Amino acid sequence: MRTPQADVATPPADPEGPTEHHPAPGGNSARSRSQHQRRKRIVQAAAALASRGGVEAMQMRTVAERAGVALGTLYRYFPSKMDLVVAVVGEEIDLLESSIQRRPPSSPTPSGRAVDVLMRATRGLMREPELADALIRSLILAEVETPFGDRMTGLLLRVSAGGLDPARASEEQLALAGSLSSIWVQELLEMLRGRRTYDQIQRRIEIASDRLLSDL
Amino acid sequence: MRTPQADVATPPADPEGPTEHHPAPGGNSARSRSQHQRRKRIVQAAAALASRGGVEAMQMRTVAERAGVALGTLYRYFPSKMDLVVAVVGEEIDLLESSIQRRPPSSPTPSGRAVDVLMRATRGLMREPELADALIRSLILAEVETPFGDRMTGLLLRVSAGGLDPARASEEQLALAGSLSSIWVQELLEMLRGRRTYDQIQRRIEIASDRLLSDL
DNA sequence: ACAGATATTAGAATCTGTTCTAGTTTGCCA
DNA sequence: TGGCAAACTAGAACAGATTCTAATATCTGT
Repeated sequence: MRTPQADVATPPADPEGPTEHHPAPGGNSARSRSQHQRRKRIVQAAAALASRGGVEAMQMRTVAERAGVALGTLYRYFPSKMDLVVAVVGEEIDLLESSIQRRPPSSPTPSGRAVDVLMRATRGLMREPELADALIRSLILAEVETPFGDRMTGLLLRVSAGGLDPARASEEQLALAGSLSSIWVQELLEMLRGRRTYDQIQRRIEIASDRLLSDL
Repeated sequence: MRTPQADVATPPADPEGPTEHHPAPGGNSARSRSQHQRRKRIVQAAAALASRGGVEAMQMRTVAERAGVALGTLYRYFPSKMDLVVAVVGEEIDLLESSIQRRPPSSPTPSGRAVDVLMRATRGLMREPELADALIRSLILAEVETPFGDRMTGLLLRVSAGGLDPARASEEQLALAGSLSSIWVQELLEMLRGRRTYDQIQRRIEIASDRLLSDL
């Protein structure tokens, strides 16, 4: 069985680094431009379907149809459904990051700023519960690394420790921010299962953040 | 599509509470006894298959065959593959709990005892990596509540806060033990992805446990 | 021991992710 | 411009989970 790889959504012969999520967005040849368009249409179609009926509604045949490509082409861009899901999530995280940039968390404490970020992300996901459900679950399931956890951990480090570059953080700092991110993901899952309200999540995240990040 | 429900593995007309995992193990009628046997055989067959090739190898047809029941019967006992996985996990947690009872963690600090428990569980899971992978992922994926998180949280509370009954714990205590459990699950996932060694997990769990449980 | 209810069975059928095939189109370039 | 390589397409084929069916087998109560 095919499992998600680092070459996600990288059409063959695309000279792209492993940390780049989109296939050469600033590509210059006609081919790479049209490829980028096609990829975008696919992801949009997938997101639109998922935001309705969740992963179930996001069927590969349907996505291909909506995006106006053949099934085989869809599979060329995204070797598995999971790869497609990962791409959709990537877009969501982009949104969160730019939102943070536009309006940085204002709390005076590190742990408060982390809570700000996580609850803002929570609200964002709550707006599209079906999508959120599909995405969170799929990501956790993913066989291999997804940029997800690390990106969130980095975001938390930056907002809570005064712009600290994750690459420069101590092992302990990474562990603490990563832990908070883990807790948030699990709380989100509980919410999707109907076992947490927004307020409960906030309370629990605050409790954990206080202990984990207060002296970051 | 059928999703896991509270009636998991409860053959019709079985007067069983929602917190009970096995169908009336001490049942008295010939029927409930034979049902129990059948269920047991199914779970054993499933576990055996999963401990080899993971979820992939645990195909419903194969499980049915090994357990000597028809596919339809398997589906009567476990309405979905996930339900079957949940049952297998239940057995694993039983093992952990009895192991804790036999040899309680001896560390002098609450956080140390919690680490003991989690690392013991980690070692147990590492012995059957394929099985562990299947189980952890599937549990996280489960649509609805599984006893998993709560059982682990309860276990942590009991060992770290001097036998504290989870039903009597404060909201904060529950949040803290639950958070540690969440972190552990995510670390386990990272290990399954090959991104953590046992030692790294131990270190990170210690760091988190210190902050979260030191004054439980 | 009989009747109705429930459980079981073998196997076909359905659904969706994934792979494969054969033929067509497109971009590049000598 | 001719032609190769890569991308694309329609659609068939395959795999494994889940559902459905019709026929039996097993219980249970009386």
